[in-house]
Amino acid sequence: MSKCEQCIVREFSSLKALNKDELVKLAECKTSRLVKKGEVIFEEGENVNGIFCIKDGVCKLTKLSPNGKDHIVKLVTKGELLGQRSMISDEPVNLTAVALEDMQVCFVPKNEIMGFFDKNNQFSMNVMKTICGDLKESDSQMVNMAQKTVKERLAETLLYLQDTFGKNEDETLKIQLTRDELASMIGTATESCIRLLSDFNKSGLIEIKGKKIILKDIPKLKKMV
Amino acid sequence: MSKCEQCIVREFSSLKALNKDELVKLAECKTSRLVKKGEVIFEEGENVNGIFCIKDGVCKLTKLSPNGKDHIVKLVTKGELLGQRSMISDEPVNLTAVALEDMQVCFVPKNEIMGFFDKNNQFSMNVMKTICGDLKESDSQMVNMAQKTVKERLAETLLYLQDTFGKNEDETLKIQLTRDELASMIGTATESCIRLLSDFNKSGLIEIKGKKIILKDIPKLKKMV
DNA sequence: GGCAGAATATGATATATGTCATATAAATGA
DNA sequence: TCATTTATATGACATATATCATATTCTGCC
Repeated sequence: MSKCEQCIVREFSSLKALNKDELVKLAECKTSRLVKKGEVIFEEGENVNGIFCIKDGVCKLTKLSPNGKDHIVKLVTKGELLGQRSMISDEPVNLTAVALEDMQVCFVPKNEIMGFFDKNNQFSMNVMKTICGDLKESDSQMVNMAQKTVKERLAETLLYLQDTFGKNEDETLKIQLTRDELASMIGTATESCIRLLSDFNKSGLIEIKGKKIILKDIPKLKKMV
Repeated sequence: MSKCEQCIVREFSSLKALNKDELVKLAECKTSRLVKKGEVIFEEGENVNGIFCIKDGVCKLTKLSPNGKDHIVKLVTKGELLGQRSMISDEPVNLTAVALEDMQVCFVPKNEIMGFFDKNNQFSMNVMKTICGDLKESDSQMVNMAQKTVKERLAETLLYLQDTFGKNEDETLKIQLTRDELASMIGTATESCIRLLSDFNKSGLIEIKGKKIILKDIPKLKKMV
């Protein structure tokens, strides 16, 4: 069992507030797990009873809409925690987590984390701030979905993907989403998404290399948003 | 200056976790204020530096979209707190608060509240849970905006308004929103909202009495959502 | 009481987006 | 390697929704 003390990604999450003793305790009770691309980490409605710490990889958090379509609410990556809201609310998770690439995740049971809450003020403040950031972001996304056109949302999402996950040496977006996933992030039909990507390609905003996408004219993309 | 100890609405918010001493301190540093219908309590981008406790009345929290339209993110009523996210994140508020009716609100400066955070675990847990509830709700709304039709959103919103704010003796919705506000809650054009209300009226789902609305067929409205 | 401005209502039309059909390309697995 | 499935692409069309124009009704106010 690897030590949490030496885990670098810990520095990027609320866990950075934990001291040596707490980290030792953490390492003792955590379990590690490899998650294959496409595998489900947890599903909407499930009782998770703890949080996941993402050591490597990216996953999507989706919510099933009554119309039967999944909507991607958020992408979560290395260094971030999963399941905090559910744990604090003491409710089942409201989102499904699915790996977009092979992942390494650690699971820490609820009672351990709740102990830190009581004793380590900085830790609970960090968690709070993270959740507050999520709330702000979610409110903003809600307004985007309600008020922006699909075209605007697509431009915005492409910029977000490059900003957050970067690009490969050949300039293509590092994170690899299917057209279907991209559509379910911006809240539109897959065909509409593909069509708009074609338009963007024709008008020189992006370049499509098979499934890969290169952002060619970032200033124009930004102006669209 | 009225005493917080005797304030009933306190029982409905995170503040219920405060003990007598804390309530006395609270009463000493709070300021009360009457807010007229239509008046702005705070505006997006402002530094509020504290929280508001709503003693009476209802307000809307809106966010300005780049297209120039306001979107109503949430309605907040008697007993609830305003500005918690901003205070914890230590950021300007991301939403604008405007009174929908005459209101009574109390303002408590940030440093006072932050003191309670450190010393009263139950209080900070309450605040956390509230924010977690807001996040869950916001994620759900985001998916609604992205995946549901305007008609479905209208039906859902009407049911929500009756559930949350109740009805008058003549069965009309207690909370009085303009068509414009209703439209900006469901994320559509005012004309579309009015048109759909007319449709709902014609098909017997609701009854329109001037500006007032009566829900006539709740089971059918529920089935639409 | 009557007038100005706002809110509500409705029609005509444009546009964005969804849906269905089908083709092609890519990935997967026996 | 080939066959089968899955992802991407595009056309044709239907539909939801926005926009613009114009009544009509309501409301506050002098």
